[in-house]
Amino acid sequence: MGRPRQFEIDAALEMAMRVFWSKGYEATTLPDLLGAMRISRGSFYKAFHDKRAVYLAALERYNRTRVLETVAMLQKAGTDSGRERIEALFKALAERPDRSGCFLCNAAVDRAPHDPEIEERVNAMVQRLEQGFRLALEGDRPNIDPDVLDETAKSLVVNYLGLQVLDATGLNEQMAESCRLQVSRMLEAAVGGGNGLDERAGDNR
Amino acid sequence: MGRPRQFEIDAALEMAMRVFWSKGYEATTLPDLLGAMRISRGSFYKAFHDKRAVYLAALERYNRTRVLETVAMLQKAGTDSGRERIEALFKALAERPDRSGCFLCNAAVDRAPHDPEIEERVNAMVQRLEQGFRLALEGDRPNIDPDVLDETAKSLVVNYLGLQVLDATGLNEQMAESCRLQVSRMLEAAVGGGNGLDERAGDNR
DNA sequence: TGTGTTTTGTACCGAACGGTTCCTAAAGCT
DNA sequence: AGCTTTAGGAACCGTTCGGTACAAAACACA
Repeated sequence: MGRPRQFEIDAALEMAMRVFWSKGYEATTLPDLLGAMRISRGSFYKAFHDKRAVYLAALERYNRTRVLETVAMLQKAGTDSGRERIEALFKALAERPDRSGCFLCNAAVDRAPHDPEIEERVNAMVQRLEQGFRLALEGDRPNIDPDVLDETAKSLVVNYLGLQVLDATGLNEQMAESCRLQVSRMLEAAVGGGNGLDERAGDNR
Repeated sequence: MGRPRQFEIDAALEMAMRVFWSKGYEATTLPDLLGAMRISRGSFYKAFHDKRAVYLAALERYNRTRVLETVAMLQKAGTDSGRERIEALFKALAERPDRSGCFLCNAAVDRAPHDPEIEERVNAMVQRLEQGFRLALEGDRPNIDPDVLDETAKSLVVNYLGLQVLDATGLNEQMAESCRLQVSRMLEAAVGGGNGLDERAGDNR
């Protein structure tokens, strides 16, 4: 029925997300979006309602294609331990080639304070990330003290976001290694060695 | 020598800074600034060159009145230890009443990637903060291993910035306490001299 | 082939943008 | 006084903003 859509919503959304990601919400103009999405104004307003709706959809896409992927990576059972997967994540942060930062982090800083709906989704993503850390830690040590588990997972989130900010400033490289070592120490205290063995009695219960 | 200026540059800059702080650079319009600074367009362009120059001046003011104050607080000798001052800083972050976030952090995320001059000043401020942590730690333990000192100071910066991001999302409250405990552990390992704040040392609650 | 439906591209909208230039009144100086 | 500098307001610049209206185009189904 009717003329079929001549572009793919997902592909267009991916491009829109990248523009918002690199320029921020306010600095991104409609022509910026149209150029990146390779559609015209008419198609834009037909497929999405307005600029803000595209931003929300882009945020949702970031959640689906980036955050949930990360969470899945953190909790996927395999030959490696949860601690190793967490350390791998922070290592990847340290060795990132570009300086793209993190769309979630950008949204948190420049949109969340002014848009409750965005704040809500940002919070949900942050908590999903925390849950990823939590599951990875719990996988290594099922009988971990719930308070230690909670603190460690939350602290990992704080470190994760802090590194994302520094990535945007170009200081990531010199900071990430130090942060990585401290994270490693924190993990050692929380779940012990990478093999998951509990070598220190009374340490974590 | 002509008519004297009828407004105070510093006071106007303070107001401008608050507007940029809360709305971001792009979202702040000239009328926004004029209203907050309580000056007219004519005076604006006479005293400052343009919007960007005001932003830079506001950033400089943030450095002078906020960052340097914090650094001075961290390193001021007194009855308390450097560790106590660091913990007090993180405690203050946790108990912040508003959700204003951090202008430095905002600048890092939404301006630094697009303005080399801003990036440079943001980096300088971050490094000044790191230096503040470093001096506080060194004051407590002059013979501290330089590598440990460096790592700890950098990691404190990462935690500091991460908490600022979470403040913008409203998740600060539940995260800050966990982060504070982990920071306390990190400080215990780096300089010792715990004041009993780390209740879990050798005990599990 | 004709009809109905949906998408498409584009011309266009009013409003607001950052920035500039006037100009007059006001306030210091010698 | 007379000179000089600034203040502050208004009008205005060209541009760009997000958003809309509409007719041509492309399909599905009859």
